[in-house]
Amino acid sequence: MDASIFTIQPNAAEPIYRQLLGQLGRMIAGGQLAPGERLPSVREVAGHHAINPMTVSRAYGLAESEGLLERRRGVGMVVATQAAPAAGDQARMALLEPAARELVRQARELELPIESVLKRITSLWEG
Amino acid sequence: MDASIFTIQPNAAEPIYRQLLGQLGRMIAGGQLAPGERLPSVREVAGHHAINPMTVSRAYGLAESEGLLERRRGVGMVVATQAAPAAGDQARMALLEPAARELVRQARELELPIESVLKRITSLWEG
Amino acid sequence: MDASIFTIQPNAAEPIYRQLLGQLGRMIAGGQLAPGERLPSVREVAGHHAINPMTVSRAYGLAESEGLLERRRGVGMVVATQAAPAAGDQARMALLEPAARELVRQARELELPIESVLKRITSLWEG
Amino acid sequence: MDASIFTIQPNAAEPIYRQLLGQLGRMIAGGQLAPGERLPSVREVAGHHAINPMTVSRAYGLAESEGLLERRRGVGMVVATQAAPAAGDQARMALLEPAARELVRQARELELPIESVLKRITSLWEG
DNA sequence: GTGGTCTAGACCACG
DNA sequence: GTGGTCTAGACCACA
Repeated sequence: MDASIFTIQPNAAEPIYRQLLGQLGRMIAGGQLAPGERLPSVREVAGHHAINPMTVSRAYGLAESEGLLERRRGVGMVVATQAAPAAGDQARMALLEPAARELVRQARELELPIESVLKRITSLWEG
Repeated sequence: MDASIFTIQPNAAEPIYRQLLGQLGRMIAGGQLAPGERLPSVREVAGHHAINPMTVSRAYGLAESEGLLERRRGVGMVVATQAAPAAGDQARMALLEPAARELVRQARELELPIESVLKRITSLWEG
Repeated sequence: MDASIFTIQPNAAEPIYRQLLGQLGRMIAGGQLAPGERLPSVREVAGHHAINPMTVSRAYGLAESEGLLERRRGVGMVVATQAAPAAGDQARMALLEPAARELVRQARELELPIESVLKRITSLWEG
Repeated sequence: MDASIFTIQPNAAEPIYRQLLGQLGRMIAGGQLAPGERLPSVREVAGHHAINPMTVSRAYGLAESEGLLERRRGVGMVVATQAAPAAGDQARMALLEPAARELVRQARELELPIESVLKRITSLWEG
């Protein structure tokens, strides 16, 4: 399994296990991780990103209790079969809402024109 | 002085003093707070938002050490006279960069079409 | 960890957290604290000097925001790996500049002969 | 009277009235201000340095209560006639002691060679 | 175990 | 009136 599916920023304000959890949720909702698909093991992820295995384990555990992942004996963690498989646009959009609202709030405080903001977003998207 | 220039979300993950600090930085860069302008006193802000004065003081103190604010003895805090006075669009855009990158990353993980994202942003902007 | 690396003067005009911050900066620049080296924990320092943990935490936090220290999650604070590792004589001398200027200014106001001043400094150094 | 006998640093950590008080004490001990000599008025000093008259008044008042100055009706403040007139080297050296000790302590923390320190002091003296 | 945040309240220093 | 400092103590988050 590829442990590099995750992007970790060790010094970010958001705790590592939350970064993992958030990415898991979005990648499952977006369909990049399909139901039944195996996840990289705790050790792989921890080793690859040089973080504490307990941190990865915690993220997986929380994902399990949220119904995102399932524990398969002798196999490891897999994407839950009943996990919303590539939820509709509307549902996925809802997951983006917090980030979108925060962006707009900050842009307002900076008194930036909406056009510049949209342009920058598009540029980042394509980059 | 209007203590309501700040917006506080007590339950957000971001600590209160950081919310204040971030808003200060953006409002100064955006020109909503002009160099030399007086800020609401620590006690006013604390009273208005029902938070501890020390929390506000902490934000003001950090803003001072970042060069955003200046302490005028016996007067209070004012926007630093050498603070980026309505910095150029480019500089202000830079302050939005982290939020923009985060949004794009999440949108990618959700495999959302860029059009939907831009539409939602525009809608939030106008709302 | 040795919590006694710091010297605290509770009755000095300089606030405790500033004393700690200043000493940290000089000991790192002087090489007494090497990059990567672990610092005594907040609780150790607080207990050893009978001061409030928050006071120590404040010093550590400021040192972090100045780039002197780094926070290692679950480990504690360590000297920043990119912190001036035994900066050159010149750079270290610069940190002494304020104290040196203040001394000279006072000596001038006292109209003391330079020789006496140098002699006293040497004597204190050796003492 | 020349209001520029004082050197004021409005943003220094040391409060303004203390800066004034310290300079007064040293200049009297050093003989730059002779017993009976008139001091610049509160208004002159305040105006010249753009500080609050109350601050100057406070320094003068404290100096008076320390026996450094005397209030002459209709004249203003003058250096006390019984103020140690150009105290002996030893007494004046004592007034320099705090600054000297602080310098040495910082130099030690910086692990600077004594020679460099003495050289810098001499250089500042002559500069 | 580590540091971080916040509170309530006291007291000080400055103007 | 202004901000600054410190305390005692609680609670949280992370590893």
